[in-house]
Amino acid sequence: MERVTDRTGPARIGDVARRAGVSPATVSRVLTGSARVTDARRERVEHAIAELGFRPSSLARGLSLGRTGTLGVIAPFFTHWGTMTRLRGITDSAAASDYDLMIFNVETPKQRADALLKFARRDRVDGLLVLSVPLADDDVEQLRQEGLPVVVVDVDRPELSRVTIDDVAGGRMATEHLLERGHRRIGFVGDLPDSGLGFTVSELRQRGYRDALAAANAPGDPALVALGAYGRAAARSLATEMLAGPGRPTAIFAASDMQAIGVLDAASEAGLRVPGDLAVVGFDDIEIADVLGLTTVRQPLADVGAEAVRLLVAELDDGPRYPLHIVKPLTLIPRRTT
Amino acid sequence: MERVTDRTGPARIGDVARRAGVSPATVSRVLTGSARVTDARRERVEHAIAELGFRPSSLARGLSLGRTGTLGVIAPFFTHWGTMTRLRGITDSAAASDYDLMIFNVETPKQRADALLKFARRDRVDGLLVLSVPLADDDVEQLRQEGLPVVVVDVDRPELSRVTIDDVAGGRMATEHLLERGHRRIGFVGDLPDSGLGFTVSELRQRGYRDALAAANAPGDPALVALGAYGRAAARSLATEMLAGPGRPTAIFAASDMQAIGVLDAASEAGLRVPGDLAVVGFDDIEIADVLGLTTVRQPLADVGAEAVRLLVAELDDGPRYPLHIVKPLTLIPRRTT
DNA sequence: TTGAAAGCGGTACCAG
DNA sequence: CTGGTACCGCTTTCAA
Repeated sequence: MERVTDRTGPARIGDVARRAGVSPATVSRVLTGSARVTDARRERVEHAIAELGFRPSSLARGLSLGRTGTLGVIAPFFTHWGTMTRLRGITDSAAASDYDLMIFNVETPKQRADALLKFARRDRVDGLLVLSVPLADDDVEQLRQEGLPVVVVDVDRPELSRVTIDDVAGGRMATEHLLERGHRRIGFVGDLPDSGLGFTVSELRQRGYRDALAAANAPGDPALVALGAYGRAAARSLATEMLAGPGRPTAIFAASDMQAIGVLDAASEAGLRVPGDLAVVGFDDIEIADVLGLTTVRQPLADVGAEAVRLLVAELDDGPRYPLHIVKPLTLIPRRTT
Repeated sequence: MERVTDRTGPARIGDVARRAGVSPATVSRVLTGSARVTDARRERVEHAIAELGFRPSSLARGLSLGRTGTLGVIAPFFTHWGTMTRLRGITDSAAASDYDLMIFNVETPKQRADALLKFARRDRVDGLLVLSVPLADDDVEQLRQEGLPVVVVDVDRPELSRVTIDDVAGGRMATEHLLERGHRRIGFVGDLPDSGLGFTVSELRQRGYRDALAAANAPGDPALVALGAYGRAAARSLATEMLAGPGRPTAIFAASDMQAIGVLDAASEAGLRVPGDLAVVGFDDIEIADVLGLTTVRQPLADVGAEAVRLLVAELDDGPRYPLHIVKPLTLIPRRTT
């Protein structure tokens, strides 16, 4: 009497329906909870589902529903330490939300173009998270046309929902901390505005630095501002030069912890004691900062990522809303370098 | 005369077909290159595709083809620093291969179960990469039943294709380096074999450590082996204890750089100079290792990730093959801590 | 070589 | 409340 449909492969909705003695439509209703089903039938269906180990094909469901159940993340996640930490917040938050995560690493202009072209599409993802990747007007327009909900992090695009920190305020905090310590000649080491993908946080932090100096009537010597490529090595040589020049600073604020480490390298190389001869403040509070005792401005990276996902999911679930802007707080962490 | 099909949304294959004056089937053939199409028609189709900015829906294509065009990665990417670097190799390699990447972060047993249950399925991904997540017999069996090609990294499963390093040899290298430096009482700080998810590399590295000691007729004092949770803090307290005991070691080999940093913490706390009073060797060569001048065993992390993708894609494209095992070479990087 | 049509595995509308 | 059925968008026989 055993009639087995010995099709290999996973069970489909029809198999469940047959097993439960109902129509596929009813199984679907049980699956989606979209309509009422008598308890008896529902139970039979659930039983059949369990017996068969049935899980609906996300592909088929996606095609039918016109959604993928996937969130896309575009991020330069290896060059910037912080992105990795934000990613933790993102994965945790996404896991709690039933969306899968598709990740696109962007480190070159080509990858960036690729990502926007073939990844930022409605048939691939339901929504997009963009971390630390500058968006041109064209890009934003394309996203709008695609009708793809987007939340950006670390990107200055007021027309999009975003979660940020106040980089200007952070730069101010760092600089004020140094001013309070009695420093007047304070240097800044940061990124060139135009470095390839054109990250902008360094500029904002620099603005905070300038603001704080101006507010304290401290001299804003151009020789004390050095910009170069992102990274430890570049910061090291910039700082070396700055420290060798006449009227060298007694303190340096670096646009990121990695750059602050480069500054520390330079100080150690120049035989300067820290913080005695040179005080140093970084930004981000990466893991190494604690190891090295680096004073820095901590930003809640994981939290920012998690918040971005919540924003995106809310928009996906509840429909579009005005661009929201959430600003997460910063904390100055004083350590041994000041 | 303008007749616009003003459907909103992206163009579908039918739109292209109409525009080019051919059937959808022909467009599909041009798309897939599956069959011959006259040059004239092909050109018209390609033109139409370009004009409409058409890109086939991956969902529909996937459903029809029975494949998703996606590779899944299951990894504990935040607890294990190295995973992040491997991920870079993975994303780069995947980008070159036309597969998308879906990433699942696994840090708790629950996440692990989730990942295997709802992620390791043919209708979600075409192939699976598993990094540093131990697989039980049941898991492997389930994957086999699911017919899902799998490549593992940092996981000891001879029945699956994998890319690894020789952890035992690495442990031996580190220990021999210390022996060559004249050390005899060499401690080991590593992970408990049974720590939740049960990573095993620490055990292997420990085995190399024991082998090297034995080969050199050095004493294998059980008091010099301390196992605990993974991470800096745990390593710190283990090392503190070990250094406080009688007959303390003159050198310690830690199963990972993060743990080595914990050992350095302990040394500094105990007022021991490094390498004078205590030499330290780590494993992995993470970024901080260079900053701190930590001697360590470097493994080609990004390379391992890239290789794993290549293996998986080859299996996907060319059909199943015997479980392949690729071993990547290690290098000892001597720095200031020895 | 080409077009028509039957799936792929679900969902949701329409009758009943 | 339930079943039948027309899609979702693409690929791939099957005939012509």
